[in-house]
Parts: sequence; C-alpha cells; structure tokens
Amino acid sequence: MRLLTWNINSVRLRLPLLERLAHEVNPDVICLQETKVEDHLFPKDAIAELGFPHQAFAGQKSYNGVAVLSKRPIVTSRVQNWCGRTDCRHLIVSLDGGVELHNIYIPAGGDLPDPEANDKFAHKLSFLEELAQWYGSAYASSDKLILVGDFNVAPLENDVWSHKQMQKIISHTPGEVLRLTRFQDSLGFIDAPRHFVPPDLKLYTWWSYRAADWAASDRGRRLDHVWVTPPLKNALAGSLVVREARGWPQPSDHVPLIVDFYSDEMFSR
DNA sequence: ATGGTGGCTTTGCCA
Repeated sequence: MRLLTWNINSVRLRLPLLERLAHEVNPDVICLQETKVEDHLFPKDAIAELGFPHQAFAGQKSYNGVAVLSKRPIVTSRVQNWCGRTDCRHLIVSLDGGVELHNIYIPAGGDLPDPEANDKFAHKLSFLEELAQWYGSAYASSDKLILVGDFNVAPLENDVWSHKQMQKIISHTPGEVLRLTRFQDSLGFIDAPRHFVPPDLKLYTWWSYRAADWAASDRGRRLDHVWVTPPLKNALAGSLVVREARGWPQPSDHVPLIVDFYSDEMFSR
C-alpha cells in the first residue's frame, strides 16, 4: 500500500502535476494539504478519472484545506477542529482493517518566533499542545493510526540545512521542536521516513520559493511527516521523497513524501 | 541585515 502526502499549494492550479504524480509514482492513497478550494469547487471528477474515486475533502476559500484521495474505499471520514477555529486543517478517514489515517496541516506560525508579539506563532504552539493532549487521551498506543501531513516543524538537526542558523527561524525553534516531540511521544509515534533514513543524513521535503536556485543552494527543511503507532511498525516497507517534483513546471514549494506499507501487515486485524 | 517568490483575490494576506 503506497501512501503519499503532499502540500500541493492549490489543487486546482496543480491538477496537471497531480496527474503526473499519479502516473509516475502510482500511490494508492494521496493526502493533500493547502488545497485552497471550497468543497463545492473541489475537482472531484477530474481526480476520480485519475484513478481515485474515493475522496474526502474539507476546504475553504483561498487558505488551508485538506483532502484524502484513494483507490480503495474510505469507510468513514470526519473533520477535527482545533483552537476554537473551523479552518479545515485536519481530516480523519478510516480504511480497511481498523486503520485510521489522519491528514493534518499544522499552522505555519508567521515570521516572528515570539508568541506574545505574534498571534500566528501562539496559534501554532497551542495547536501542537492541543494535538498532544488529544491524541494521548482519545487514543491508545495499541490503535492502528497513521498521521501524515505538513506539520510545519523540522524537528531534527539534519531536517534543516543549518541547525545553527535555523534556531531562531520558525519551523526549527526549540519551543516548536519540544511541542512536536511531546505530540509524537503522546502515543509513541514512529517517524516513518527516519525509520529508513538515519538521523545523520540530511532529509528535506520543502525548499523556499524565494531561493534564486533552490537545487544549488539546497536550503531545505523537512516539514512534511508520516508517523505510525507501534502496531504498524512492522508494516513499514520503505520511504521516498519525490525531490524531482520541486523541479517540475509551476511546482509547489513542498514535494510529495511517500511511505510504502506491507498490506498484509497493515490491514490484518 | 535584508529581501527574496508564489497563490489567491486582496490591492493585502498567507505561506
């Protein structure tokens, strides 16, 4: 079972890239963030024609928005809200075999890493705290959960191009990393890509649009994640960052992140 | 130290 997560930064603008991705890497389930489209305008027919007839989506005009596109049936779906807002950042679907898939778009947090002066950063920190609290109380480590999405935090030293220079840059500040780690520890989630790529190697899923030459400077960050609970550890088969997608025409600033699962391990009850 | 780009629809907001 090939699972793919991608902050697509407008699903309507990048439908041709979604088609290319579907053909070139053949995922079974695609989780998108920043779809930036209200539900009545979601391109569901075009996406069904790409081979993903089973869909769940929750979007709003211009900002945010999450979607799950699947070749296999989606049993149930629901939206979760955080921080007293209804901003389309968290979609939960259940698949076969009691597996729940959570697609999350954590707030980016603005530029100034001071929650007193920057409401967007305060929102991000609260969001992370609410997630940690909720997962720890609403679920157990023995549940089969997969969490994916744009978490907007690069937790490890080699998840950024310069650990030293990124200390005061939102996405890699100690406060965010601490809260993300608490969230990860809430159910003992396993960081699936790092299960395959050791922590001394650089691993990125995002490169800024503002670089003159993103590939040459290679100042990336690992903002996109796939986590699984312990019962799914033995189902992990591999992981891949589709780096070349950053060089496609009219790219997203994020690239797709793939995790492959052994289906028999994943869906057995 | 600064400003750089992109998407959506504002002439600014968000990333």
